[in-house]
Amino acid sequence: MNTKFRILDAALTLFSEKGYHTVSVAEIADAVGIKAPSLYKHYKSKRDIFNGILSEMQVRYEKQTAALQMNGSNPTADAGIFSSVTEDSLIQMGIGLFTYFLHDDYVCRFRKMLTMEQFHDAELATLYTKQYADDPLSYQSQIFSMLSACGLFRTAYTDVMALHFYAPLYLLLTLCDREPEREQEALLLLEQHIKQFNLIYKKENTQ
Amino acid sequence: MNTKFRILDAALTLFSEKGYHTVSVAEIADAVGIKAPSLYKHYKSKRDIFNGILSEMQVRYEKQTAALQMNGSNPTADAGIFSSVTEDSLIQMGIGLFTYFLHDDYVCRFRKMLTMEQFHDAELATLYTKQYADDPLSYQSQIFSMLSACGLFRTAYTDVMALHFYAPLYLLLTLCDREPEREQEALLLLEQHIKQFNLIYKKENTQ
DNA sequence: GTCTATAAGAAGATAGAC
DNA sequence: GTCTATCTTCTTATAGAC
Repeated sequence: MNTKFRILDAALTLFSEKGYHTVSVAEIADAVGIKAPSLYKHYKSKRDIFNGILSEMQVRYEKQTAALQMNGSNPTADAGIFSSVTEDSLIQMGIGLFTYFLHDDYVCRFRKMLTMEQFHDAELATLYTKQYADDPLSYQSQIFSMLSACGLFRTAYTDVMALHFYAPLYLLLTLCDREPEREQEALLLLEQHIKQFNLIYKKENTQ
Repeated sequence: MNTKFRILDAALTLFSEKGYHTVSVAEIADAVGIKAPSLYKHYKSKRDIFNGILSEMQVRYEKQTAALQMNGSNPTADAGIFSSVTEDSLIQMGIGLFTYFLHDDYVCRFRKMLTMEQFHDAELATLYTKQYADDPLSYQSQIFSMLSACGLFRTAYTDVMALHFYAPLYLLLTLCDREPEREQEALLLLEQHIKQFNLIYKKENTQ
């Protein structure tokens, strides 16, 4: 039964490197260490493997966002977390989100695959937007709402604040997906960005 | 001889909709109104058609950026253009850049194609980064340098300013590539973003 | 420059032995 | 569950007539 997952994993690696259509079932089988026809005992078609990857990601994604949303719907806990927002903690949040997206094995491979397949059907398009635009933006927007409510940040349109905070992170993330050797440069710019962001929006500057 | 360009154009349309590997030469030929073998009188291979698209784009891109850089290296002209920077003109610049990227036929199809092919080789990766990250960022950075020098904007790290200005535009652009029906929503958010950007960085606020 | 005919190979998938 | 052998279809590309 472990083979079923090993197929999924090998397929995701190959799809993320070369794209779905460029990868043959023989290649996937080879990576797993079996012959192509054996795959069909685990998945009924190549597309079925792809769908398996989507399902697996959905499970992981829901687990992960559920953990984050729990914070969002638990203001008492948030108070403890965010009452001591410093420039450093904002930078840590940004860098943390960035490095998680960039280096988490499954997340990273999945994003590259989805990047290549996003125009192939409407479902994949909305999935991409949800995971890399709508959800992060509404998550950040929630956080800035709380920080504004606590009086820590200037009150502003939190949607625009979220866009200001997250969009540079997104741009640099997609840049590093293409050119991993530029990660240090990206991290430096990201840090400068968040410092500037903090300078702009934070009420009391104690630096 | 017109057929050679019609092949390029049809191929770009198909590649931008379905990706290079999903499109067959028969499909391209069909779109042009000829049979597949006739293509080989104009291009020696399928890959050669793809390379033709790249060359064509390079010509267009260099023409376009040369026109922009001319401003950059002509401070006298710039003074005339930028001495009267208002919130509206900044919004116009942002919206203008956005709608050009989003609606110019060749630019739009090329970007979608490149999005799907960016991981297939290192050259395409750097080309993507150049066109949609490095070049726009350095262009914006130049503009903000001048605006700071003119005393119109607060002096700041212009690289970070460029990132603040452009990254939201980029995120919303890629979003609209996937979900064109959200263009109005994106334009609204883009306008709010630039208003906020202006509020933050402009020295004298006369509103 | 366009066509028909066809080569030559790769792809996804099935049958059936072990 | 894995294998070999095979089927079918699609793909890029060429040959050669018009």
